[in-house]
Amino acid sequence: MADVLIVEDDATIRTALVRALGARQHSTMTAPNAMEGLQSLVANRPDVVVLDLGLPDLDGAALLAMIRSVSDVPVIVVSARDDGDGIVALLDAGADDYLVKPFAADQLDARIRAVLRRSDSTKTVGPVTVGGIVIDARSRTASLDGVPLELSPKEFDLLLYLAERAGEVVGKRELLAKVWNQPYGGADKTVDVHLHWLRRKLGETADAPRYLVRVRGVGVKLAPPA
Amino acid sequence: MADVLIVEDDATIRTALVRALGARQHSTMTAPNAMEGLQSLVANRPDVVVLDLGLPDLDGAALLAMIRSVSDVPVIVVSARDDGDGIVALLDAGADDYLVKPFAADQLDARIRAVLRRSDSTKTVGPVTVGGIVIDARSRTASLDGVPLELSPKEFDLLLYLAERAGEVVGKRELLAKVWNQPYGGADKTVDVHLHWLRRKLGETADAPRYLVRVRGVGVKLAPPA
DNA sequence: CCAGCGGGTGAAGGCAGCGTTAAGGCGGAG
DNA sequence: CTCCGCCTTAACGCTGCCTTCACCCGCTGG
Repeated sequence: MADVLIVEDDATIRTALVRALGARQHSTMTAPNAMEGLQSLVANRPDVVVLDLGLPDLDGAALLAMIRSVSDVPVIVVSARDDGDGIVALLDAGADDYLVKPFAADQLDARIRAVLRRSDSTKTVGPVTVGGIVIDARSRTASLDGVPLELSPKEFDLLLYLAERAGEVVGKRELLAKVWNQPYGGADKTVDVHLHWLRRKLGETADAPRYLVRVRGVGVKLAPPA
Repeated sequence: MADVLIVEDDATIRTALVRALGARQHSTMTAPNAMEGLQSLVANRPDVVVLDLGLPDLDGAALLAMIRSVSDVPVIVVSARDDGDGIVALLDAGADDYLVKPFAADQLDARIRAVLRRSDSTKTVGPVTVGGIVIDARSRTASLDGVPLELSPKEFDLLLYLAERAGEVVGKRELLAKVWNQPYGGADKTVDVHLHWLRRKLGETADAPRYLVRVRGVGVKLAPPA
């Protein structure tokens, strides 16, 4: 459903949330404090942030300000007590919603869906273009020089992910994490195979690449032919 | 900006809202209870309804259901306390957004604008057309190449929902949530079966689709034949 | 020149997702 | 009460995708 970053210092609550949200089709990543939360935010680009106010290293409002300075990601604030003015201040500071502990997991899920619905409308940009490749995420169609490409689900996801970062070298680990949703170990051989199939359908080979260029020891990049 | 109907029993809050929204370029009309609210709704056809839950004559959820039975107008629910499950139930029952008192007027204004933005884009007045398919939501009739289609209620809803998003891939989970009104788990097999029936009535098969195209691992999309 | 590693290519097996059919329950109409 | 249409659920088979394995080449560092 969505990639959720949970910033929460209490390990018990953290794992509970991970499980509850996982059961509701969300992928989760966690951080126990503000600094790691920020790092994870820029590294993993989640769809929503669930932010606990009672962090050990930094005031929640301060972190929210820092988040807002680098990203438009929706933030749902979780606070231990129903502190009226504080919450108003946070909403004004850019929080999208809030919850007071204790709360039911369904509750959190509903608000995640709500903020996603809100941000969805602005998210859908037009089709992505890289050279002669045109990719439309909404209809899940792609074409090369006007000719439709017949791609399997993973092939499409892979191509889209690379196209959104055209010209940028992307590591296979990153692809495993983002396209395959396997944050940790995994046979990156799978990535190689899919890249091979993509190349084939793009009408090119590894030795004579046009779009999919190998960068040895680092990863691959999708770039328009020179 | 917009015509806002405020259903709220507390006269103080009512006038405060009228002034605050008026200052933000909205026209307002008010009702102190559920019955007058409904009457005003049908008589004045506002763009948005702001609905207080603590009404004297009727449960807020009941009024929401009645509103939904006569209109698709966006409803923003206002509740006095953060009643977790109640809010989830209301969102599921068709509320578009909610606020917990006390809230800043700017807050309400922002949500009104957000809700309007959302409903603007999806507002469908006339009949929907996709290729040779014509669907009229008001009379709940549909035809294919001029020939009337005999659809069951769910089949019609399904076709309409897909047609409103023609060309866009729609997930089965989303269909369950939107057409079947089952936000969470549920046997998505039901969707498959209904899709099968739809295909049959559209005169096509899954192997040789014309309109209803399967997108493996993602969902289906309704698109005009190539 | 050799050993190791990163990567390309091909093939095979398991398995998830989907189509299809049929049976049963439920509610509404007569 | 009975019938009928609709929806749901379960079962089964199949197709195509993903993964894994095996083997190859070419680069790279010693």
